Amino acid sequence: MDLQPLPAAKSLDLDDLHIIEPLCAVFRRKLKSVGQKYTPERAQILDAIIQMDDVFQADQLIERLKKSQFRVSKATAYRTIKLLADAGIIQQVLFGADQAHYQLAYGKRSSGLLVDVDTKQITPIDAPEIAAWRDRICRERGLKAEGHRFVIYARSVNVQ
Amino acid sequence: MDLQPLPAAKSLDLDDLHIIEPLCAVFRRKLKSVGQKYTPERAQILDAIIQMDDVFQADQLIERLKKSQFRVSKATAYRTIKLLADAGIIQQVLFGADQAHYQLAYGKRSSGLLVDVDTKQITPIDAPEIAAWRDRICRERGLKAEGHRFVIYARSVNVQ
DNA sequence: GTCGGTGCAAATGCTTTGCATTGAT
DNA sequence: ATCAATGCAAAGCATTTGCACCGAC
Repeated sequence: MDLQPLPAAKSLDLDDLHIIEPLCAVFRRKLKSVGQKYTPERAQILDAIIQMDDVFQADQLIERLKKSQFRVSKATAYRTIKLLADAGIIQQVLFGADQAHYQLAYGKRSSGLLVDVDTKQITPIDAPEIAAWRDRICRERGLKAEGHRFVIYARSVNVQ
Repeated sequence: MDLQPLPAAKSLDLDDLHIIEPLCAVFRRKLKSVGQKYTPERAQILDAIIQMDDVFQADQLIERLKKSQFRVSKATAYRTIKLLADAGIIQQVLFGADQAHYQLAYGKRSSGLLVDVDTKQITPIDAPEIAAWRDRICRERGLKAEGHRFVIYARSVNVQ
């Protein structure tokens, strides 16, 4: 898989109305629909992700899991991250970074991220007009938008 | 370096007016300003990049260089890619891909990329309003925009 | 008892780096 | 002579995978 297939958008069609449904239930349902199991390890990993501050990296997640009494191997963490991405529950964000960054995506409408290049702090931004504009661009070209990524790099005006 | 510092924006302040200047001259000047040399290898690599179709990956570039009679080692290719990025002549784009993708950036005002998830074809899109949004969002938070990345993932409507 | 899941360790593959050599000023 | 650049091979490092074992239905 070279470019990210963005399965998030694929499922949002159906799932937009289910935002009240807890993520673990969503995950369980998605797994069952492809004959896979909702194991304690997978539940644990999803829990840890939910408890983390928005954007996270695989090693941060693994570190957090290590601290919990319920141990999960690195391999399972990576495998589950991929499952969650396929299910549209998380999605990969950011680039120009050496590691992949992920973010909860299911039921969210975040339009993009604001990265402070000095502090490395990452803030989600919400701008619905971006999605509308995205859809128009695609329509003009006979395409259907599956999703988008928008990242702004910025720094404080008073610094420098 | 974890997150991309986007040196492009840093230099665009000064260089917006020099779009007529050939890229090799820009590169030479940037190198000289930090006591580095514009070597035949570096010239060759920049040439190859200019001849490539917009977005490229390191291994595509290396492949192209291999075919030319003037051989350049992989190490030098990677080192020069980094120099060019630092100089703001190219910038890293895309994510969710296993390899880094780069694009000529100097003097360009391309607002984003449109990725066809089926064909993997990548089309630059140009929309000044994105930069306007970016600047507004930053201003509202007391930040100064250094740059942005915008990627739309889409597929043909007639395909499924 | 069949299938998928897990953990470990080994492998993979892009990218970086150490080092000896070479070239320019 | 000095100082940076190059090429090669080796190292790094995030991520993936092969394989043996385990547990659920």
